[in-house]
Amino acid sequence: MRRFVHRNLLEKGDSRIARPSISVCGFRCWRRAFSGLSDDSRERLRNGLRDIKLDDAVDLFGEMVKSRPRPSIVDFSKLLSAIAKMKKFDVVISLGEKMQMLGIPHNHYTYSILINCFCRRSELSFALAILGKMMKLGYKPDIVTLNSLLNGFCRHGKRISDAVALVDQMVEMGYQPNTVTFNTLIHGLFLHNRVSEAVALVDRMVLKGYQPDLITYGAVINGVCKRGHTDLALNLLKKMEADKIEADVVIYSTIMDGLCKHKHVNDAVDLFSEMESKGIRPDVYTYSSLISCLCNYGRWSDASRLLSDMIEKNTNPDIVTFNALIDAFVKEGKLLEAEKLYEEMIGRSIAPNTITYNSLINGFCLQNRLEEAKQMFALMVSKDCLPNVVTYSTLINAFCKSKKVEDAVELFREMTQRGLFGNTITYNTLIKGFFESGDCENAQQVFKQMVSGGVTPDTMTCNILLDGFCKNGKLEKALVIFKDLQQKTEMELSIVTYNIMIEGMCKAGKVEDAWDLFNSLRLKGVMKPDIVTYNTMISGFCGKGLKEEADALLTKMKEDGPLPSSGTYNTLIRARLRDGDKDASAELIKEMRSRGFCGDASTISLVGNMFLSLRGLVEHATLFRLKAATCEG
DNA sequence: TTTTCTCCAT
Repeated sequence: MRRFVHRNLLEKGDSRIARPSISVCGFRCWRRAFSGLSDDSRERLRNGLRDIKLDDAVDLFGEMVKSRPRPSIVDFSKLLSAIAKMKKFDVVISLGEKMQMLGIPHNHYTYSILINCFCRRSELSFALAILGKMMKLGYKPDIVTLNSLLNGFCRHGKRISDAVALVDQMVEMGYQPNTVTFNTLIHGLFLHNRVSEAVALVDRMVLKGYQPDLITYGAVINGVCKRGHTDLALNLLKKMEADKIEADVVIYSTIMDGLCKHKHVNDAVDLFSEMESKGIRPDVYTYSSLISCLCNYGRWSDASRLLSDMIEKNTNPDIVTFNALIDAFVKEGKLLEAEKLYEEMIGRSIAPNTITYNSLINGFCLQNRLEEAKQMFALMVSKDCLPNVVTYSTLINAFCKSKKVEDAVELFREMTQRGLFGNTITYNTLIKGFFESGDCENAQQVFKQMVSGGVTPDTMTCNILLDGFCKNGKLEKALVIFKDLQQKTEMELSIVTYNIMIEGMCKAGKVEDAWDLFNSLRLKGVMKPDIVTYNTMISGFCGKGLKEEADALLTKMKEDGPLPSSGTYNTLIRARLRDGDKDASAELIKEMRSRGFCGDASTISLVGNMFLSLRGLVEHATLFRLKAATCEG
């Protein structure tokens, strides 16, 4: 029915299972192998396998399979259930398969557990196969089995509507949905980004007389926080209080994390105090999340205070805490501090992992210290820490940025040899690298490889292709792709894509085409030109000497477009300066200054050049004012 | 004996 999933683990188990039956083990082993279970194992099963480790559970399975008489199927189902609780679904599936092979018949519960495991692994078809099998054997699925199956439909890529339908079918068939049914579906709707339906289902649940529980709230709060609706999450927290459901540390941590990630850092800190005042103890997640957030906002002293607080209160920082700190330091360019933390974590016997090394490698890359980045990579490998696709993508990106595409390609090859597959980000990086080194041929080649390798191009890929062709003087090629994108694909184009094309057209001297595209945006009404669109178009007009059109666009911006930026004014001013139109320049500079912007480097140098070339002539005064005006601030 | 769920890092 199915491949063995966790082969190495199972083989490990197998060798230990096989050991007692080998005759060199002698009588005792033989006796142990074919007599009943050891007292220890009996005791374990009796107390419900509490706190059993995975290895011991697999050992126990081996013992149970060998013992005579065999333990009851109830004992097997307890064991499978215990392993399922560790979320080792693949192990459960392997063991279930093993039972099948050894002729140990499954029952309603073991089938149900297997269905659950397949569903949790999003392998709905296998779950359905088991359901068919169990029904053929006369076992009628109960609400628990159906809830598991519902979860399977929810986790499947495209069967959420079937999940919704399944609940109706369940009712038609006389099953009574329960809170778990609702919770599962609510979570499923969130998984598919159907936020409003998920929230509405909570209300429907209440209407039907079901009380949302901690799990319902957990799912909803997590769902809305991840999407930035933190105000809604805070309301839900109040609602929980009103419903007399006590929020736990996880609920609080979830909301705090959501607040932090969506720029409400102070609210998160407040909630932290509120939680503590309610006697709920923050755990390592709470601290790590908050520390990481504070670091990201540059609030180093707050972060370090929290770290001390954490240690003082005997919550040990774990690898995630350290990784968060290291990454934050790296992004600040504080590599020395990051390395100090690296030493400290080793001192605390926390082994750095791939993420730790990825951050450190990224640190060197950000400073363009590629040799040291590679040394760190070597160190990582020497410590048996496996590089992953992020490690390689980081390095590939760094090499591309310093125009060493060949080295980047070499890294890509090495990655593939390690059995790692490039993802969309890896390919995007490499394609961009080739374009930036002017190699359209290879850029296209890599793109082809990406598609044939089954890696889905995203909006970024398209933008890189269009921009790459435009910037390498191949506007025609870009246009062909652009048309295809609009007509043949369902790729969601953003304003960025249009900006690239407008810029490409302008740079190729086709300002009229660019202007048509600009207008079609508004006519179609689907996309609103942003500040970049306007600035690009204005720059295009200026480049062609179409000053009136450029001015008209500035006026339009002031009427109903995005607010003109420093770039808008600088572009217009430079165009006037190049024409020697000092009065118009002065006028624009005045306006720019009144809006709080000032001249950028290239505008200032233009003014300076004019000043020098006209020295001794009559217009000193105006120019001097210009220079003063652009350079101030 | 079986089911749902939620918190931190590249």
